[in-house]
Amino acid sequence: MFQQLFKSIQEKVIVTQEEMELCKTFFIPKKLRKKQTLLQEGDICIYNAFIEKGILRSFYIDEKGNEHLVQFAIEGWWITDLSSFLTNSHSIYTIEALEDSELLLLTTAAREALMDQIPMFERYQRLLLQNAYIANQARINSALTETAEEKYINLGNAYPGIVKRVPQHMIASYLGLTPETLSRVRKQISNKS
Amino acid sequence: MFQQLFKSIQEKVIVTQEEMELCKTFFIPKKLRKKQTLLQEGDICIYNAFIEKGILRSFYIDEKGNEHLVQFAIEGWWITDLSSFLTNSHSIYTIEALEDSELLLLTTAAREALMDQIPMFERYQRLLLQNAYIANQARINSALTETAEEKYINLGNAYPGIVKRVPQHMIASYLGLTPETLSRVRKQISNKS
DNA sequence: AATTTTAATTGATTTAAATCAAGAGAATTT
DNA sequence: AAATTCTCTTGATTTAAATCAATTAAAATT
Repeated sequence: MFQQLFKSIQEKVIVTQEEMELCKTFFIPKKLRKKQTLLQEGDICIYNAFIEKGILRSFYIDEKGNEHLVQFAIEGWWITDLSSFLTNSHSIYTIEALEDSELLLLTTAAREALMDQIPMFERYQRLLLQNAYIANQARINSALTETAEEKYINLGNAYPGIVKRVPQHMIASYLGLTPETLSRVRKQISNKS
Repeated sequence: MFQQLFKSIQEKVIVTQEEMELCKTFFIPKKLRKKQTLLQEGDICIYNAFIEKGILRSFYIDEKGNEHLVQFAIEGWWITDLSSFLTNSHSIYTIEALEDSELLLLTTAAREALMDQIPMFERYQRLLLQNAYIANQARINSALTETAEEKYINLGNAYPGIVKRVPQHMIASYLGLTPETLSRVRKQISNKS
């Protein structure tokens, strides 16, 4: 149950065996079946979720009723609505499993206790955030400057696992494209080669 | 010289007077005149810069020769190329002062030493990153889903100080718009009211 | 297996923003 | 103060992607 989490932590910081065992006690294991949700729009996000197995997405519906896919997350990644989680505010996002998934949940209190008791866990969290910051910066650049075709190709190169695993209209939504546009882009690419 | 920095830290964490004094010794004060650069494209970013006074921008030039404004930063904010800073890789960004500015610089080594010696400084850095992550998430949503007009109005509401202080074509670049489009958007808005 | 629902494709048309081009207005520099 | 450079505006045209609409294909449910 904790394989992926331990791997993720040990890739970033050095922790003792005892700390690892202590760490375990803070997490709540949780299974989600496909289409079940971890967070519903309007609720307060009380969990920071680590994914041991499966794949989830977070999305929101805008005033015009359009759905926007904010994030995908697979094994070894974390997912939450950080804004709602940190400030106890009502979330505009829904977080949903796209496949049957196994999660490890951290409440705000458990996360803070863990960071107080194991300073290396705070470092681990900071390092995760640094990587997420860099990835988001890349996504901003992509969204602002790339064509539809470039966005799709670059996403496929960066995260082939996700592109293969997820319905095409969700990829389109993640890239800020309509499903029709993505379908045409794919055709154009396949015609080239 | 350290007013803004101390204010920023004390807003986020609790530190003793001694820690604050210790903290000072890790920073290198630096003044930049307008148009001078902290980082040149191709160089390795060795500083994490806190802005005591002034305003800076980071930008890059793409293959087609177009300039893209990545970030503005004003008093009380940090600026760096985190990717280059953390991995010692050559930066694609240039960081430049838009006004005469006063900075406090942290090298990678100083930053790490500071985080080791003052755990609350690591917490401070994590909290900054959390806020940056949330802000970037909002910018991604904006870039992917908003019209030119919405982008401009929302930026003006979120950061009126920046929009007033900076040439219009830089705002356009930050929003991923051409200067012509932003000029027309502004005209349209002023015609409405 | 048949039916319903969901997903993807394709075509015609519209639209928001980019591009190209020229000129007016500001701000620096000499 | 004149000249140069930089910034913003306005107009005409093009273009990438969205929208609208219909059909086919695939997946899920009964």
